[in-house]
Amino acid sequence: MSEQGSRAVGRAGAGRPGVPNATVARLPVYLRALHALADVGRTTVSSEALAEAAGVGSAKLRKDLSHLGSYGTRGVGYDVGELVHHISSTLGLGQRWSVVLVGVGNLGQALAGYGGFDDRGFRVAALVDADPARVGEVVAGLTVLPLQDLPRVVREQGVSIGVIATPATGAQDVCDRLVAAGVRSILNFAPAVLQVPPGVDVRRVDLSNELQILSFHEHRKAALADQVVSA
Amino acid sequence: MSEQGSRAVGRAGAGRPGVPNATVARLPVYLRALHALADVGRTTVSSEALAEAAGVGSAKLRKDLSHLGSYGTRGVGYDVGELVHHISSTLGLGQRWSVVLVGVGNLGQALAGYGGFDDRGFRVAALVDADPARVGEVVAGLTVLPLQDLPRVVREQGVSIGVIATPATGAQDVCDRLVAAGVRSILNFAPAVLQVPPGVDVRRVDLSNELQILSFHEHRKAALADQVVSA
DNA sequence: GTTTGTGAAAGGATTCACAGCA
DNA sequence: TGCTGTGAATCCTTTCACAAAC
Repeated sequence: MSEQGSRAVGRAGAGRPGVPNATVARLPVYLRALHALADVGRTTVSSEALAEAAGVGSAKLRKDLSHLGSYGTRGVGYDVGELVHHISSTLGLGQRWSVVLVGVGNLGQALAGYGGFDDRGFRVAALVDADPARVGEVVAGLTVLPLQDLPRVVREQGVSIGVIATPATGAQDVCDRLVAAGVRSILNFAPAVLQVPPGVDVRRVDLSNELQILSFHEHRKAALADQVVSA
Repeated sequence: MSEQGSRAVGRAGAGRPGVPNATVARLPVYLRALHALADVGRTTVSSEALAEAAGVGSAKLRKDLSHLGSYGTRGVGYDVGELVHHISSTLGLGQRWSVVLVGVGNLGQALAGYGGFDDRGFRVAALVDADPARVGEVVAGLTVLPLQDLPRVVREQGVSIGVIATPATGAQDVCDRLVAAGVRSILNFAPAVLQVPPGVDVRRVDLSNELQILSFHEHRKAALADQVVSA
């Protein structure tokens, strides 16, 4: 999410009226479900069926899609191919974005080798690491570059997204360098809160956070079960 | 988030009045910031300073903490140690939870080797993989077990959280087996939507989703920049 | 008959702004 | 004076329920 909670307005000119953040966060899920349907040969789908596949309610799905425009047919459903196209274009997946991955430790290597990037429109343009000992190593077909090369790499490769997979120490430094090099979208796997200037988006993925949230719910379920027993 | 959007009520008996989901999701962030402060020797902190470190507004932080009770001192701030204790106990981190990790591919191995588990109260009790060729391998000090051993492992080790790091294909099968074995909290790294019975919590972490959300914002920023240029 | 698209209602979350306490 | 805790206001999201369209 952006720093401002406002909806993504994009007004004026020939702009879309603006898609709520909560909706944007679900569009990738719909997109994946649609691709799965297309692979199986389905050409149309109802809001009910698509919602089921995406794990949401059908009313929510329809409201979400209504923000992109009116692309369904009453009494029939949505055309799978058409929806894929409209969601992709809303998400800006018409172009291939270049990504630079910083940190080639355990996690960084796993990410570099993961299919998730090429999946849809993302290209790992370069690997970077602060550790001189790692520079020159070849990981997933790319030679690891030193941190100093960031500005050049970003410029020459047209990088617009930075992925941070370093330890918490040093994540802020890496972030500052990315921002200085002109990157305005950052995906942070390091367990640290990054401070960034306005206009830069950061999304954080944190294993430990997720586990702790599950812990809360598990804890609560255990407490409820105890109540039942003692009742 | 749970399947129902309601707040985590936990009423009756000696229960906390209930902490909103949005708050629960931020508590781990506060906790980390507090640990960092403690490591540096700070013993008290104001809502302003803690909020800054956690990357949120101070009013939001205070409202969040107010749901756990009244543990601050007006004119002074919060006692770091006391807050750590109360947040930890709210999150159910008083006990060590046992985790089973399914899938020891690229990502699974990175997760197994990651410090994020031992970090605070989590223990990887076992590694499991569906591929017979991997069974017996030793990863991060643990021998990889076959999928069939899940029920036994869950029972004997008291596992309450399952982490799925398999490819999308097979994720649902693994999920079903985890649920059948009695696991009610699942962290899913596979790019798939899991269907689970009520009472089971699933949290999903998806690289590709996150990138697509960033893509949306980047796309929007580019469109805005174009407008400025043509104005 | 079926299914979308959407106003209106309900429910959460965030922000404001200030009373109350140290 | 400084800072927390919290009602009230605002904003965002979800859900409901049904008219319109096929």
